[in-house]
Amino acid sequence: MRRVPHPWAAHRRAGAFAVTETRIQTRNRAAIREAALEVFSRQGFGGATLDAIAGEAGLSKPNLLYYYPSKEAIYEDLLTGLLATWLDPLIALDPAGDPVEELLAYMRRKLDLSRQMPRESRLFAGEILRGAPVMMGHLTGELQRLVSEKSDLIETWAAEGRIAPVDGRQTIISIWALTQHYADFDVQVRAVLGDTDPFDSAATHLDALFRRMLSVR
Amino acid sequence: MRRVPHPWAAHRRAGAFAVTETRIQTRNRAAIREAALEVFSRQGFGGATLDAIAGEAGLSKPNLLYYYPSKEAIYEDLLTGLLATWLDPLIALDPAGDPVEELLAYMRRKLDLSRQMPRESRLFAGEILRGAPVMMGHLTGELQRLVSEKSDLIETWAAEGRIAPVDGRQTIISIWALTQHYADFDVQVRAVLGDTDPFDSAATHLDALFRRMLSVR
DNA sequence: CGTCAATTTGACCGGTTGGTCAAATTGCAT
DNA sequence: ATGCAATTTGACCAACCGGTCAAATTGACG
Repeated sequence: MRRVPHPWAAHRRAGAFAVTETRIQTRNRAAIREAALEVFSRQGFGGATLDAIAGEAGLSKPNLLYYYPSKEAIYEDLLTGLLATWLDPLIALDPAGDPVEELLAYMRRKLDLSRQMPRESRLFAGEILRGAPVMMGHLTGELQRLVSEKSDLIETWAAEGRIAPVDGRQTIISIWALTQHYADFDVQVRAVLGDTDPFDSAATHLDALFRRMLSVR
Repeated sequence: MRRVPHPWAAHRRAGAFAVTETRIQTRNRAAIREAALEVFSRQGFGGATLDAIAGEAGLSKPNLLYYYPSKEAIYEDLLTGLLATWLDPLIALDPAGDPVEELLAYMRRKLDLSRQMPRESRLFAGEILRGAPVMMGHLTGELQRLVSEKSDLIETWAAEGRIAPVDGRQTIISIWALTQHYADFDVQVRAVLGDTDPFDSAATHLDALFRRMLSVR
């Protein structure tokens, strides 16, 4: 019998009562997620070590494993916990809004994510690069449905002549590619652009690009 | 004293004579590069193991290390050996050609690379994702110079009114982002697109996108 | 204060990793 | 066929990996 209940086994002792998190648990779990994001996003899953994450979080390795059962569990918790944040901008694409402005706003929201959450972007990128061993289910599930719905909307706009004729799915993919690139390939972009802030000039450039691509003439 | 000269120490015994490669060396080195490409591109540098590469190449691990001094050496040899292939399409951007058609042709060459060499694309992507520990010198050297030259050309075209006014560097970055995405995020693209061949519909879509972006009206 | 649960730690474990080495085997030129 | 260099291998190693465990320490609450 286990005499030391680990926090990650919380559901085991839940019973009829709500499982409340200790202040310490809240603090340390947050520190671990922050540290894991830092390490996983730069080293990839394979290159990351529990020692590195524990060190970054200011904990000992056994202490880390008191809060998460395994390296995989931390990685999965990070990814699934961030998924909603990553999908929100697309969900916000509004059928009632002006088509061109809606798509431009979506692009800007995605570019803001790249600017403000580059590590999260690289974490996702690394996962997809390796063939999405953890996220595959989400890709063929929620993501596929969401993209299907929104690309239908885009193509409706196109059919109504309110934007140029485009492939809805390809349009969404283009927005992903063009915005994520500035986070995922950060060092390359900066090497090529020199001193200028990549995101400022990217915002101007992408604004013009999508306006030209989408506007009816 | 070393009594068994390893092939990778070739320069040590070169002296005044040209160093010729054995048939066996040529075959095994090629097999190792092929295997390493397979493993590194999927597992990343950190996740890859010498055993996995050796197994994929059909060699024993010590035999592998007879041809390369270390894991890092294989990785670096792969990257630097592939760099020229990756830069060639941009080098081929011709000042004498028609501006829009030249840029479209560059985009198509890059998309073809993504289609035909997705593992190489993912290898580069993984390296850049981790902050380019190996390639940083090339990024701030050859790449920066090449991009500088070609973006000047693009902006000359723009100033002459032969294409729409664009930021040369940002235009090149957009071409990279939009084409590499189909190789690097392959599984996501396929999850979203379903059965249709991503590259066929991408070619059509990107052709229209860049035509609209670049053409003067 | 006491006490019990929550938290933290050092010591440890079996497996894997990158890499070495001496010896065995093979290929090749004479 | 023989002799030497090129190639291959099994056995091995120290370091590191993810993870465990019992014991020690700390925090919360009456």
